[in-house]
Amino acid sequence: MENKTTIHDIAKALKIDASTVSRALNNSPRVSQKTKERIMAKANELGYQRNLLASNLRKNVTNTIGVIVPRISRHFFSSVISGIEETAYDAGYNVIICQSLEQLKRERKLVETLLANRVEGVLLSVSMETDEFDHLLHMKNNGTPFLFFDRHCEIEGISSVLIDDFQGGFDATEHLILNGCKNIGHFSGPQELAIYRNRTAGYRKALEKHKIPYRPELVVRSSLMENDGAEGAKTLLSLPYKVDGLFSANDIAAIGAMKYFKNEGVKVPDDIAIVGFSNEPVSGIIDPSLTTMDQPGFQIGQIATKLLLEEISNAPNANPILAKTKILKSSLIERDSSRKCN
Amino acid sequence: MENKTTIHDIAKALKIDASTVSRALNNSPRVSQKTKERIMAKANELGYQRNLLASNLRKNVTNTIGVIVPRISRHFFSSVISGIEETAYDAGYNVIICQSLEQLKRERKLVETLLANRVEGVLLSVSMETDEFDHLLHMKNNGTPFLFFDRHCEIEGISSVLIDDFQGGFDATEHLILNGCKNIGHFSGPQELAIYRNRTAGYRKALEKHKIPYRPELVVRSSLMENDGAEGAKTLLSLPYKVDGLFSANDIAAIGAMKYFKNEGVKVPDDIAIVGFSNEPVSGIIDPSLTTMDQPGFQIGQIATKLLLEEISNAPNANPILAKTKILKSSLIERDSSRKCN
DNA sequence: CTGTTAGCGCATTCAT
DNA sequence: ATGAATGCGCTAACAG
Repeated sequence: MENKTTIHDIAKALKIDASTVSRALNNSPRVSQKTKERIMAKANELGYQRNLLASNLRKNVTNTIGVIVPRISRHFFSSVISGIEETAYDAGYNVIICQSLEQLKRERKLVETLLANRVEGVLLSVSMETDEFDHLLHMKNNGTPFLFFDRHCEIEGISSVLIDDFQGGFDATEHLILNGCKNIGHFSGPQELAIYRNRTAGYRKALEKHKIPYRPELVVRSSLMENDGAEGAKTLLSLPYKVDGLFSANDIAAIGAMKYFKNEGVKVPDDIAIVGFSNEPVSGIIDPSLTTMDQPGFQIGQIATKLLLEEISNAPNANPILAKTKILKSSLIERDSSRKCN
Repeated sequence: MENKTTIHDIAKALKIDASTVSRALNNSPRVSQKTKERIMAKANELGYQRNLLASNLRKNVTNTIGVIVPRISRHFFSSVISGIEETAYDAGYNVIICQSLEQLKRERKLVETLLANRVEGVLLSVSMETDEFDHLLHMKNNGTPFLFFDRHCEIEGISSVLIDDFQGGFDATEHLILNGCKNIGHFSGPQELAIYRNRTAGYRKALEKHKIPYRPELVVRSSLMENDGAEGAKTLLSLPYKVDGLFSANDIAAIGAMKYFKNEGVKVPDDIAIVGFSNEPVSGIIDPSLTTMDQPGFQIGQIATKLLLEEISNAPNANPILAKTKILKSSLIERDSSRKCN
């Protein structure tokens, strides 16, 4: 807050009025070219820099959107943020990024902070703790456009940008089936999260489509950490019949399982083929025998931002945009085309 | 920008003056408990929310710091950002995060934007393109406190928070030597970047200390992508003598090399032990036979923010803080204590 | 304890 | 084409 030169300073130096300076600086056509140049020159000389706070206060805009994610350092979210940042930047918007650290309390406070900062819209992915929605309803009543990405809540009139977890689960499982797998295990996560329920539903749907009976003992629930994966692999190996495929709801657990299998002399993918949802950039380099479902974070960020900016510019309208849920397809990434079960 | 209720609205509703409302809202002791309560109640009822723009303009503060990183989605940077965010948040500061995408032009514009937004300080890691420093000098002359982290420039009076790459390279190499390695290869990156020069210097220093002659053919320069690692591994295997250790300036190349070795039947770490600098969370789960140098991103963010906030609060002082370069030690992470060369 | 007055820096309306 | 006046929403100095 050192830059002291204001339009008044440069006005005084030029013995003209501040309003003329303001106009010149905004490139108004109602200032002669000559004075414009004098003003610009002086502004440069004095190192003038517009005070956006004052300008925004006056104009009642901020050109800023807020983003709340659970954790910036999770690769999926930082990819989304990249997409948001880029799209917003191109549209002349600033972005304030915050992390809830998966805490409802923090999420609440962040919403307040963003509103107090008069952001023109908010993009958010709710924390795992979020089971009350007062703060979100507040935003809605408040008239601040916002939308969810990845993790959402059912709030009427609020759009979401999501990954099609059901389809992803279906694709992953069908991929295994089409490669000859008969007994396909599945690692799932906390059932409170829709993403895991949906992935599991996709798994079941694919089995159903191909007339493979669903067996509960093939589904292992955990927190999907690496050791959970190893544990799950052990469970699958202990079954009285041979498991030849595995669909893991994330890649970390898949990797844990893969290591366990290899250690036990079970060949991947020849003895057992694995597909995992990709959360980190890990799977891309870890092993060509691991197939992953790519989650297009960057794209989600772009789309979410576009939608939000659209809502922002339409906000004054009497009739709001219909809430739409944009669903993105995750894509299967195979690194080794020779994958084969049996 | 819908929230219309101002302190005047609630003042009018209560038939008192706006200044009293303001005081109450700021919990000033000079307002009776009774009116305070009436005011708070009314504020709640009307859904009042302080307009921080106006407040900040008036108070001439923003409680905001800016951060510029090359890419948010690089894990190292998102870790740093986490550290920054948390520390800033605790101190009541907002953070505006921007990415230069490694472009000088963008970096310049971002600096302008941040200054226009009257951030009280800036943390930045320069882009790979940055070979002119006008925008940084501008900040300095402008009196906006800022400091570098990870990638820095030599600007008088500007502090940096860095990783001790020299020491890291030294530690990594010495680790290999102490485990019995005699012929240690080294993957290095672009020599324009100090981090790689320093890691290489550490490598040479360790050799020197242990009286192992430096052999240029053991040093392979590349962009350190995974296939560069494989290529480098091939080069090392083609040497007329047996290479039994490898220090890679990043982990991706180390992984590429590891895969290549394993494919060729060369055992890691028994035939050849590998240490790599860790950029991504990859190495933690990829293979216990890969030792990595952990780069403490989160910690860097914390420290950099603390320093910056310190400079901000001291800024009005006549005598500025002496620029200090805080250097963090990276730490060697071994996952398999049975590591052994020969 | 509360009201009055003034102004942060800027953009805009209304004059001229 | 330019100047004068007004106020965005808030806080602070100064009364009383």
